[in-house]
Amino acid sequence: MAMLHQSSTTERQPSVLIVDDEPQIVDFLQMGFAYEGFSVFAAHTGPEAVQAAAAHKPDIIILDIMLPGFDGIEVTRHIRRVHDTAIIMLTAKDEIDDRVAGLDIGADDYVTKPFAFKELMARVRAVLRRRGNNIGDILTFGGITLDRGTRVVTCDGQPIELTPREFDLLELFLLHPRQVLTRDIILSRVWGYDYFGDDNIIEVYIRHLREKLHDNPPQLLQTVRGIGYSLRG
Amino acid sequence: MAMLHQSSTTERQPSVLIVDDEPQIVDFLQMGFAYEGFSVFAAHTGPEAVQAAAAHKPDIIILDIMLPGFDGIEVTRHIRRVHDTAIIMLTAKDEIDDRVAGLDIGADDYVTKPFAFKELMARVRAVLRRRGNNIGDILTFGGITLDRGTRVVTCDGQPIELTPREFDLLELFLLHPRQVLTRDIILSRVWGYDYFGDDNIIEVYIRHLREKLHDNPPQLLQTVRGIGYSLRG
DNA sequence: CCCTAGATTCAGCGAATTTTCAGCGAGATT
DNA sequence: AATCTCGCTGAAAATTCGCTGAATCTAGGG
Repeated sequence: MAMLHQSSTTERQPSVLIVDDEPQIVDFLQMGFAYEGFSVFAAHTGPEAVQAAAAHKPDIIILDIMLPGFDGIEVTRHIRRVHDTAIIMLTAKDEIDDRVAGLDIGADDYVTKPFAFKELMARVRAVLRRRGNNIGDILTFGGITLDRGTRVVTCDGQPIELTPREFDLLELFLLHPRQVLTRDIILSRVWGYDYFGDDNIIEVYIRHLREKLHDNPPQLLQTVRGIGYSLRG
Repeated sequence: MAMLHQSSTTERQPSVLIVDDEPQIVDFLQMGFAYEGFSVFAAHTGPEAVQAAAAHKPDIIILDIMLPGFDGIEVTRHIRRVHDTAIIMLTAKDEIDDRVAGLDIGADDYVTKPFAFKELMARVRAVLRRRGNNIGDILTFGGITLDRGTRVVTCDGQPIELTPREFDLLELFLLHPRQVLTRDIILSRVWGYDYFGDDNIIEVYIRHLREKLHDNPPQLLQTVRGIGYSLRG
């Protein structure tokens, strides 16, 4: 396996440093970012975070504002002294205080817990984009182009109108070109891990995509009988 | 298809040089200016400041009047000998003396510590405007013009009256033309991250903007169903 | 205290989108 | 060839979502 990645998708792998003292949160984020194609580093304490930031110079840092001993705001100051990394703070609703409110804590953005991973990801992209670093923002494969910022999709240069679900599904395939995505994976990534409806829904949406991408007979979106689907050139 | 960025928004990135011997202050300002789209340079001593000013020719300098050894007033004289950069002085309340009050020290304006970043930013814009350098102050996109200094908005040359909320919302879109802004992002940027009201408020304000911009049927402010809104040409 | 501009909430409507479902047909297995 | 599984299809049903037109609430000024 490990065939070379054609002219596909992301130019360079973006990196993220996750800092939180709750292992559950770290795991959760780690999986999400890994899935989005980021290389992931993690730290559990303030000092660890500062060290990891210096060592890896990640593109962005996700930082819990409440860390034991050496809190997120301190960490931000230390890190910023060395390197101007993008930082997104995680705050619980009831931890809100004036420092956070003023945005003068030095973060680029903040997200309040609890949050949906999608929302965090949207903010990550927004921040990276604002800093002129729109890594992973545009996905390409075959004649397809998908811009995650403007949500514009084109097929052979022609713009295509997609509904939200269709967009999410196509995005998933573009994130993993040539991979065979099982029905389970597709369901859990696009419809959510708690979806318990009919899995025929996948076939319906695959059809929609094939129609809109003029993929008839199926060539781009190939069905892998018994397993799932795969985006091929 | 990576169409070229129309006549959108900011022409050129404004730059600022921050001079203060307290790292905390420097960090704080650095964040704030970066957030406002400035490219930021920093210096901690008088000589460093003079050198940095010559090297980078920033649009404006934020200068602490109290620097060890070689104070802000000296720095101003040196810099002004070479280049007529805009300068805003930072002074502690109790450092105010007649020279400062009279502004015969060569600065364009001064701000007393402690200060709110917003206030400083307002003065920065005012100074740059007064000098005919309203960089980053005027946002433009497809017929719309928004002046952050005077808060005047025009549409196809006609002035438009906007309420504060409407202004903030339109400003957000002009800062991110063509990007799809999610409801979450809009809410947190315009209404604050701790807003927990009905998100139908967005629709209401979008309607107001569309009415005032004569955007009917919606063309400028396009709704992206299931996600949010986007300012397009 | 009243008045007004602005901010926010709310419920109903219509349209877009999502989901379901039943029948059909292509592949695989024997 | 018979059978069985699984994916495909068309369309109907269900649901969500944004738009609208007020009504309500709030703060500031007279």
